[in-house]
Amino acid sequence: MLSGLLAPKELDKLAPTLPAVLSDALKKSDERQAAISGGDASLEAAHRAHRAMVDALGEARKGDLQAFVRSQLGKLLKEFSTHLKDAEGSLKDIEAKAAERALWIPNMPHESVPVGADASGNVEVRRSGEPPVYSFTPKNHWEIAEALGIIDFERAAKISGARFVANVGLGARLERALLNFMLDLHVRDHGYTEIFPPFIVNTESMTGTGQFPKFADDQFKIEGLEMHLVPTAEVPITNLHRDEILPGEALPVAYVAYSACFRKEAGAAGKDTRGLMRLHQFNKVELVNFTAPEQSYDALERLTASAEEVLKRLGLPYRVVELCTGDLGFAAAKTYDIELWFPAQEVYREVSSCSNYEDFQARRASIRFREGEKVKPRLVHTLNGSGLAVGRTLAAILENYQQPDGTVRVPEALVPAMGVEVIRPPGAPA
RNA sequence: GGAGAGAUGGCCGAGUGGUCGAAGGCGGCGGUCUUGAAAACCGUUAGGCGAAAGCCUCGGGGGUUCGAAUCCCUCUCUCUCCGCCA
Repeated sequence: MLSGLLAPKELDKLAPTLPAVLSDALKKSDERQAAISGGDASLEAAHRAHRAMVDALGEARKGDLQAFVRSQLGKLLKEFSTHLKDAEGSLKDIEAKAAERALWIPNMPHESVPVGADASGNVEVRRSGEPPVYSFTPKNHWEIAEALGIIDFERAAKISGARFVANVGLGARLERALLNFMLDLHVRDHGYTEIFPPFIVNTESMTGTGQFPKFADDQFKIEGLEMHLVPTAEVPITNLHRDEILPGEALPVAYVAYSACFRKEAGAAGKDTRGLMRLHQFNKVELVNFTAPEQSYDALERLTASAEEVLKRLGLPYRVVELCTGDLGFAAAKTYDIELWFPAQEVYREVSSCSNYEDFQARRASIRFREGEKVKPRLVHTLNGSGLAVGRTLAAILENYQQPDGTVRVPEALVPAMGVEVIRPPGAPA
């Protein structure tokens, strides 16, 4: 893994966008190449010479040479191979350091991405559904959930801490219904293959998708082990094909996976402290694609549409926003955020982030494909997007489907799984 | 958790210090033969860097040696037996 990070051509391409220190180092890739395989003084030439001598000694080993000659040759070779190993060693060190640094270089935005400094530069692409009009003041989802007794914030804080919740009764059932609804939709109607992944992954996987090393502080690590709770199913699913060469005809590969997601939310102190918007543990259904480079932008549109379809069928108002360069994530080349309408605060909030990573993750995780017999393997493009975050979707349902009497209507698509059409407070007549 | 055995090319499998990037088989691809196919026979069939020559890679890392797939250490993973367990 990671060897591809050093591909000189790619690094040269990146050089102009990098800090001076790095780009200087990269400009020397020609010199580096020359030192390795250039002329008579190169490392390869030394290997060649060494091997020839070793072979010659081996040839002579059984007899004809005088012991004296052999011992002299042996001494010379000893010295030679010591120097050779030193040279190899320093090259390895240098390359390891370069690879280490390369892990901190973000992806480059696609040329279609709007330029902007921060979230204010994002561009709304489309809207679907109308925000409902209320004859009363709509409540926040946590107020509704508490009144209905379907989410227990206090006891969750007791048993785990802040930013944890426990769903109760129809609240638990709604979580499960949503989850199944999303998975079924993507499997049946969108042709995805369902994966149920591990929720704990190793450090290589975290590095492969780009969480490490830069975002290590936001991940839960298992004490004493190089293992981490997944922040999203993207990590185990994308790494499914780490260090693999996929047959060209297998592409595009499309996986959908449920996982619990664990995030420290370090640096989010004070933000979204109430409700379901920002938790240390939440449920999410994730869509992941592996495609040929030529297909990845079409795939991004399809993937985003698949995620949107969930909201359409649930009758929730949303908009799609294209992130500008300043708001784009570390690993993404292009991202569409899908934002749900939350009537109590009268804002759109993110419920899905659909990104094309191009070959950023493929390079880190060494995920390639081969189109024909004699063709060299090429890096795939990877994409993923939430399809969707379950907790936030549940929150949006509570707010958008709330009624004056405090009850919440169940979206039609979920009625079969819920077994009721309306969620009522405990003890209320049906 | 304890005891032991392993990890070799797409797969199976030989190789226990020297010319081995690696026998043989299977599978794949190409060809001969055939009306066509099968069988048989011949050839071919890993990855990285490189324009090429070539160099590197036998799970990962380190060591011994003039020389390591082969010996030593370590890590990871797999299997068998015991223990434990949903």
